Amino acid sequence: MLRDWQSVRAEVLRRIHARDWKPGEMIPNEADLAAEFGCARSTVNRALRDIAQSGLLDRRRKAGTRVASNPAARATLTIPVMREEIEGTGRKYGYQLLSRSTEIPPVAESAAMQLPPDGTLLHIRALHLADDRPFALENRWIDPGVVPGVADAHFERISANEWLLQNAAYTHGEIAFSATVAGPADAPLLGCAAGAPLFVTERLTWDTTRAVTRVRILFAPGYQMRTGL
Amino acid sequence: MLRDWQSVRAEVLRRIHARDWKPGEMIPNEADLAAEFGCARSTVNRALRDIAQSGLLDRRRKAGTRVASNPAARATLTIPVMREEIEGTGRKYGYQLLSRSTEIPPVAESAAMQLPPDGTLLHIRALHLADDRPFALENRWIDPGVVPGVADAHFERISANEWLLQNAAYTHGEIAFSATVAGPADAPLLGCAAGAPLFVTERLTWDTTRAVTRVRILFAPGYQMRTGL
DNA sequence: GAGTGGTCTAGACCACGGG
DNA sequence: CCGTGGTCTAGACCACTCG
Repeated sequence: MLRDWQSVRAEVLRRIHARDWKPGEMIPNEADLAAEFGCARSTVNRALRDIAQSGLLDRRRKAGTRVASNPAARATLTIPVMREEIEGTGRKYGYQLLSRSTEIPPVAESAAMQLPPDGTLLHIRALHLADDRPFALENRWIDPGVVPGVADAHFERISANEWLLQNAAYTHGEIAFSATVAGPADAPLLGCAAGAPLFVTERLTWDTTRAVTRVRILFAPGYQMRTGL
Repeated sequence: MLRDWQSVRAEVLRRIHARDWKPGEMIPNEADLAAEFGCARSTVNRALRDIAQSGLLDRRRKAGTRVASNPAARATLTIPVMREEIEGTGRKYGYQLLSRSTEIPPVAESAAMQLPPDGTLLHIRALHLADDRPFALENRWIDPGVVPGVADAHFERISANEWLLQNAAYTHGEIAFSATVAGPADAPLLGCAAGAPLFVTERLTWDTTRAVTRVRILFAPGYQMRTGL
């Protein structure tokens, strides 16, 4: 008698794990499982939906539920505000504004943000520090037309990262991770040698149909982004 | 009259977005919202649970539901089998086994896998190709004691990646992303210059309490991992 | 057409944890 | 203590899609 959906999930996972139900194979439908487990169908539904979300099950109306044959691993990355990322590991957070100006961005930026190539954006460069040592170098473009009030924010004490979270809304975004080398301009800021390998994140956030901000962050050497699987 | 949980979710998101409910603020309880929306409480529950999972709401029994003040962005990464990642972008997948042997691993590996430092593991090195060009270099250690049958797998035609998915079970794992530079040994295999920046993933998977495999993958220069936000 | 998952409902009980 | 979210139930209708 399995009483709650987490028990059902555990039992289903056990059967998949034990190869009772093999990859690619169909599993019984919800009604049958509910009867077997002695619970309501909605409880089984909740459990199976949860497993399907993790990628281990493939569910389709009428076609039924089958065990995924090549389950792609799914990992949920939590990307906190940089202050919290640093303080969360017990280190002291520091912040330093490098520059703030209104400029015409490189075409790569305006294109990505779907803006005319001759418009101006707010350009912020800042350094985040952990225990007074360089941690990450932020290079950000903000569309002031989409973020009211940003013209009055000077970003000297509070990072654009946090200010935007409090003051700007966004509906969705994209993020990319890659690797690059420290250039001669960036290396001294990050306290590393030119040519050192750097982990990079690039984010682009949207408010419905308009790009809010685009940011590229270079992390000091040794940075790792980790998560469970 | 909001009839389904997705409409409820949309309306709640709209109110958060419109700052009707500000960051850190409490929102009405489920029963009240259900009454207002003209639907059952469970429908509201489903919607709010979904939003909470994305990090925008913070829910606690008795304390109620409040809008997150510093919502950490959450992104779900889908990490497919390498073959599917390459074929999914319309390129031809290629695979080449570089070496396969039984060795005593470096202590870093045995320690991470929580194994005695004098035990042996199966060591696989392989190259994944996209359109006949180097795509990623895989360096993997497998515990044959945890994966029955792995001693008979030669991995000449099928990658360890795929073989393990079909033949080995795992319950959980960890994954880390970072950056490194191409060493003199790896550079020619990846078709790049020594010193080129490489994106790296390191994965460690477990079957309950025993480490199954540890793999480090170096991606050829230019690789990006992207996802929605 | 018919079987399957997706969802809604109304009511109920319970666990947690703030006050 | 007691309000709030977490969950279960039984039944119902519906949408999708396979055959």
